[in-house]
Amino acid sequence: MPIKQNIRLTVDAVVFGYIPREGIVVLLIKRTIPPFLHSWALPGGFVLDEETLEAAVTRELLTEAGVNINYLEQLYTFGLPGRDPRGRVVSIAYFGLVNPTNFKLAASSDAEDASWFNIKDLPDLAFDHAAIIDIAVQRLRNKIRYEPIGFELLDKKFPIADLEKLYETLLDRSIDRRNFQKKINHLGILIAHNEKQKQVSQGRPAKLFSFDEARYFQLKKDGIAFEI
Amino acid sequence: MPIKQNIRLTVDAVVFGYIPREGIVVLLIKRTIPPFLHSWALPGGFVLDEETLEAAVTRELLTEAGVNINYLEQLYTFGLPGRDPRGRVVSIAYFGLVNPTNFKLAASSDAEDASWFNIKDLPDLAFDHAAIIDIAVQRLRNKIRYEPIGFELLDKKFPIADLEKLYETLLDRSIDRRNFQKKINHLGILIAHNEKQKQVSQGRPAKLFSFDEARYFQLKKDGIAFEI
DNA sequence: TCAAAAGTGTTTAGCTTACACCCATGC
DNA sequence: GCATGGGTGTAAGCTAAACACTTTTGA
Repeated sequence: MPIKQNIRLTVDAVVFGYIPREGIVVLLIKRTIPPFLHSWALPGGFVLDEETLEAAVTRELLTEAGVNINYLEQLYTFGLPGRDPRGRVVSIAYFGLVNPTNFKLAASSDAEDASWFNIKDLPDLAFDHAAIIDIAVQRLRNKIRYEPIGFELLDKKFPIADLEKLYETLLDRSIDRRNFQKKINHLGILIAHNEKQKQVSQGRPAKLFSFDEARYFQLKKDGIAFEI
Repeated sequence: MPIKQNIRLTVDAVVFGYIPREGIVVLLIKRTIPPFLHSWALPGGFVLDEETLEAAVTRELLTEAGVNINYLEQLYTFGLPGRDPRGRVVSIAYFGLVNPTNFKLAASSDAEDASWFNIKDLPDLAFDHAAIIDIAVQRLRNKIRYEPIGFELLDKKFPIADLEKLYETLLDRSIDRRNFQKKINHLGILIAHNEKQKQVSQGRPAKLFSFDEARYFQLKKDGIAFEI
């Protein structure tokens, strides 16, 4: 049997949202307990003895920020000695996607504040959370090369331009509108609706689309080679 | 401060090798301690309080199988309650690649045997190690879609046919020899040598190649869209 | 001289890219 | 009626895929 270990286990969640006019945002909470008291940090905390890792993440997201996530995947485990001043703490980071407009953030007893931050404009962060977000951003940017993306991030019904802007934001370059539409149509994941976007700006109102969920998740599972 | 946790932490290594005439093999050890006494299992063990996760994997690989790995990456963390009969044990699995011909496996005090097994013909395994290997095989098969592969698995100098057979094994289908060579040449990662393969079988002896390491690792870093 | 594997090039099809004009709406 | 963004199609270039014959060696 092993010598007694003195290592503790936490989970952290990097939850991304997309706001068409603003860009990619990440959910942060303000800590109410030391260390890093009053610092911004990723939602997360210690794993309970009998709960699954996913349950721990879900629980922390709910209690610290009032957020319920459908899409969560494991990101990476961070375990360098010294990453936590309290001693050896290994953290399993998760990666989530949500539509920020679906939630009213609710800071609870566990956090004095919860807020979305643009990933281009992050505050100083507790622990190694800046590094964790870096890895998560890489994962997000890579994802679009072999998976359809957008379902979890956009409104149920959206104009194609929003999806295109999401890709442009993640790829950090402009995309030809016409070619983009051809490719997306070719994937067959969009359903057109007989509805037009309510005017928010000038110009012709856009048709609204939604994802064909069956096909979307099939492609997500199979993987695609999607080069825009 | 958190309630006292009763969770322990291990690492496990899924180390793959490639044997051109046999296929993809994985390194397993035979356990000398309960639970699963005398079962085949992945090399691995408890993380020491002050060591990094990578150091723990490297140490276990060396002491249990006498193997030294250059290429190791984190695979996934397995944490379901009940996966270990001794109590709550969370295991961080690593993924490694080696050329099996570089090592003489040495079972040490920690393992009564160490051996390569074809991934198509695995014995019963301890814990959830069969599931861990499944995930690792998926990772390996996915890797070839966006990274060059082969450097860690093949001999320093090799005939192109060996590299092609590696791709055929991983993709589980045949590849057109001529188109494959064109693509590999186009990547510019191979250096031709003025040496021929020593005859092992009938037929014209093949030219030997090696990897241009600088270019290989550059492409590995940048990612490629490599569809064969 | 035959069997086995290696070496090499061309044609075709499909996909990707570049590109421009018309339409619907608000001001 | 003009400014703004939306909707749509075609031609050219490039990459991928299919495909066959010749060369070198061992037996």
